[in-house]
Parts: sequence; C-alpha cells; structure tokens
Amino acid sequence: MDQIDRKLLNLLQEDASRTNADLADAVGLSPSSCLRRIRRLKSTGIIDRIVAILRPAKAGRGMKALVTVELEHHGEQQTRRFLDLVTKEAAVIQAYSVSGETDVALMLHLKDMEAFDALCDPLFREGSNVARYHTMFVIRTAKETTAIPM
Amino acid sequence: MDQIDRKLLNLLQEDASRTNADLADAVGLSPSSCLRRIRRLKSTGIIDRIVAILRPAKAGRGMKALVTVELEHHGEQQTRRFLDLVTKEAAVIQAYSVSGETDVALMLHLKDMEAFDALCDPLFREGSNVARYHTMFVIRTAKETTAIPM
DNA sequence: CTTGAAAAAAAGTGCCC
DNA sequence: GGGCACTTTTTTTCAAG
Repeated sequence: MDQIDRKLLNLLQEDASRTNADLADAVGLSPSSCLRRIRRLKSTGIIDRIVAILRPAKAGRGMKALVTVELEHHGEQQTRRFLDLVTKEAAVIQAYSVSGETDVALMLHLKDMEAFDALCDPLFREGSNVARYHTMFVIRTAKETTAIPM
Repeated sequence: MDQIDRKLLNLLQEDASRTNADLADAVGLSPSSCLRRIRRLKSTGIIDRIVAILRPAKAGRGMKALVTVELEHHGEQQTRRFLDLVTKEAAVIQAYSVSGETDVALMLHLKDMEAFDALCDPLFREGSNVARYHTMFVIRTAKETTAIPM
C-alpha cells in the first residue's frame, strides 16, 4: 500500500469506469503493472465492489429521512430482531445500532410521504419493540459521497 | 423504462464490473441491444456514476459516528456557511440539513477516537454557529447499501 | 518481487438489417 | 431488437531490472 495504490483507490472511488490504460497513465505506470495493482487491491478486499450509483431523484426516491429509534427492550437478541426486520425493507439504505439514548439509526430513501407512511406500519407498530422513534426529513443534501479519501 | 431497464439497474447496482455480454445474457437480450439500453440509462442521468466501494475497516476508517447539530442562528445564509464548512472535511461522508429540532445531520467515517477529537475542534468550536451537537457512535452496521431496488 | 512491451483474448462499438 | 465486422481494451506471456 504505497502512494500509487492510494492514488488508484482515489481515482477508482471517483470513477471506476475509467479504462486500465487511463489509470496507468494517470499514475505513471504501464498498463500491466497497473492492472496487477488493481487486482491486488480487489483480492485484498480493500476494494469491496464496483457499483453503479443512481440519482435517487430520477430513480423515484427523491425523499430521504433519518430515523432514530429507541427500543423498548434493549437486549442483544431483541435488538438483532429489530435490525433483521428493518434490514429487509428496500427503503432502508443504512441501518446502524448506535450508542446513547437512541438504539438504532436508519437512513430511508423513499418515493414520497405515502411510502413513508406505509413503511412506518410494519416497522414501528405495536409489538415491534419500538418505544419511541424520531424522524428527521432531509431538506437539503449538502454532501453524499461513497469515497474515502486515501 | 421497462422491466428490462429496471433489471439492468438492479444488476449494475450490485456489480457494475459485469461485462455487457453477461448483462445481456442475464436479461435475455442481445449484447448490442443491451449496450444501447445501458448507454441510454447513463445519458438519461438515472445512472449517476460507476464507483469503487472500499471496505471502511480496511481503508483505515473503521469508526463511524452520526452527529446531529443544532445551530445557533438558523438563517439560510448561516446554515449554508456551516454546511460549506463540514462539506470540506474528508471524514464527513454525508451532510444533510434536516427538519425538526436538529438542523444538520452528519455521517462521519473516522480512523479512531483521536480523529474524532481532531475533527470536533474545527467544526464545533466557538464561532462556528453550533448551539449543541449530539454524537451517536455506530456500534454495529446492520445494513449499508448504495442500491435502490427498482 | 516488480516492471514493461508485445501478443492473444475478450469486450465494446457502430452500422446494417 | 438482432447480427456482424471493426476497434478498443483487457489479459496473459515473457524477458529484464
């Protein structure tokens, strides 16, 4: 993991559709060496995957909400059950168990308020172990990156 | 935007390194038709970009924190100034202005607690317009996807 | 153990139907 | 949407530092 590897990771996190020849040129390496490095970065697992990122607005998910959840029963078993429940929902993009008063934090990508309403029923209804939940609707997205600068 | 386009988008959101021939086969189309569709999806803008996703733990960012911020002055101008400030920080992966008591919500990807400490100074110090902030450290990541199922 | 050049294989591209 | 010839890119091979 040297300077060149880090530069490759930065470039690939910006745009993974660049050709190997381009990347090689950008870091000043021959295509074959460059390819070997990228393969190694993939096999090492530091590169997890190559994916297409959609524009939420154009994919019919223009609405985002951040939900913090306080559970009724905080046990390991019961926290896991709730996480399993939320994880299955397509609208749940991120789900974390967190420290503090809040037990679980969720990021939701939704079509509209109706979709939010429909999602609340299965997740937060009686019997799903939720004591309280608090919703913050996203007004403006100032930054939303997948890149970790190296 | 028909059933085939949606399937292509789902496949590409899972793994964008698949070859066009593979994708064509998966949706039951000829490679040339398939390529035409993918080009259209890119030019339409529904596919925003193709990126490499790193494993945070292996990239030296094993720690995550969700921070909610209440500003002192809630004006448009002053909110924007704070967002501009946080947006510049590499550790800030997501930054939103949100509804409710909280004005801004941040997702941080950090190396360790020391990095968190170092980040708090520039962001939340006197004069940066922050009245209160509340940090939730991520204990477990139950789900963290970039995919919007179509 | 890593690099670079060139050949071979595979994939992407554009034009035609 | 499909088929085919053409171009580009990726991948392997192999010799050299």
